[in-house]
Amino acid sequence: MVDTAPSEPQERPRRSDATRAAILDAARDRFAADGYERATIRAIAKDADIDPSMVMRYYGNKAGLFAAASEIDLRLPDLAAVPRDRLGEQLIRHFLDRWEGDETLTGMVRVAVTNEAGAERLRDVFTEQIRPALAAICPAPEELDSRAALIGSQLVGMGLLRYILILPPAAALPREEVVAWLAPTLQRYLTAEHP
Amino acid sequence: MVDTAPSEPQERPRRSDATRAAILDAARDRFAADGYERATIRAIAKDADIDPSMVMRYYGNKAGLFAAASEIDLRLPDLAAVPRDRLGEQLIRHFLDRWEGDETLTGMVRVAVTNEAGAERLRDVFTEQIRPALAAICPAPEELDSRAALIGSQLVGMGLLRYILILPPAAALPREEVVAWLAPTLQRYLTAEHP
DNA sequence: TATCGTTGCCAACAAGCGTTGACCAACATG
DNA sequence: CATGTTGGTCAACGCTTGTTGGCAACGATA
Repeated sequence: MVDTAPSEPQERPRRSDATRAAILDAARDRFAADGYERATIRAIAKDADIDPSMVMRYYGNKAGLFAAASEIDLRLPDLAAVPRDRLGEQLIRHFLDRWEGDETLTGMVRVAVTNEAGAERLRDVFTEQIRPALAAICPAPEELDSRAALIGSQLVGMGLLRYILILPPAAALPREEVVAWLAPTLQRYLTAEHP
Repeated sequence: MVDTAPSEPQERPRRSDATRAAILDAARDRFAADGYERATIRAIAKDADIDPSMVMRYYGNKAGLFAAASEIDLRLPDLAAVPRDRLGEQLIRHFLDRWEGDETLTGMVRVAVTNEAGAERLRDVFTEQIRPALAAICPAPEELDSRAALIGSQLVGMGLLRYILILPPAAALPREEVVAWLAPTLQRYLTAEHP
């Protein structure tokens, strides 16, 4: 126990914060690069330049470490502020940035595919971030789930082929070409009438 | 060595063919369900009701077993025989059948995401099956790769969300709704002019 | 019947895994 | 200064992994 007040979890800076952060950083990298099984605690500890037992002390076990390391923020913009006819374009541009910016997204998918906790986390991201963001502009509320799923399918599909499987024809596609092709698709999934 | 003629690899039926097949069946199931790492040779051998050492004898090592167990046939129809304005619909229907029919596709993706040999195999499937099938009907040959990648991205994206991650809004989408939404997308990727 | 490749099981190996507990140094508090 | 808490290292545990080699039973051939 560290808390001084029981009701307020007042977090005072600990001397070990740097170590904790180093572990978390290394864990994120390893999980993203190798997936859950092959990202071993020993490898993570080595990257962080500490002893494997520290990982256990601070995060309990491997599952706890993953839970702590897999907090994701898609940083979705406020779509209500985007011109209605450019929503698709904005969406695909934002996600290309997120896929390419760091290994957060690739890592999340890599883990989610073979690990139930990872899949759960990805489902959380959907309901807590994607759904609300789209709710602001979705025409009919009862269609929100369907439309969000459709949009997600196209976005994650291109990400998978381009950045994880690195399928040459997908990876070689120029960014602007991806935007030109996918933007109308997303725009339709988001704003078109139910077919 | 089993071959009798050096030039012709004349395969005579072996007494162990049943065992070999049982191993391969079990391996396919395990790889599909658990991914490469968690599909252990011991578990596969137990499913096949034989000793783990038999797997090694007949397939060399785990990588060899995977190579033998991961031969995939998408059974793509002859698209040239399909009415041009129904290509998208036919495509999505065929792939929904393949995703749902057995665990071949889900397994392939599950392994490919965290295993390089699996990714390689999936890339092979693309160049050897998807590309040629689309070549028969693609308007401009120089655009074949791009269009095939786009189609692949939408198909694999929906499959991932619906059958692997089992994201509720995607999994709950009625089949005909998926067809109605995705068919126009695929039709456009396949036949529309370059945007 | 004697021979020899094939088929299968068994026990074991070395390596790697997640995890634990003992132990020491540094620090903050009385 | 004495004391308890925290940060960190080390060695080891029990277990699972892929993989290996020995050995017994079978089946075809001679």
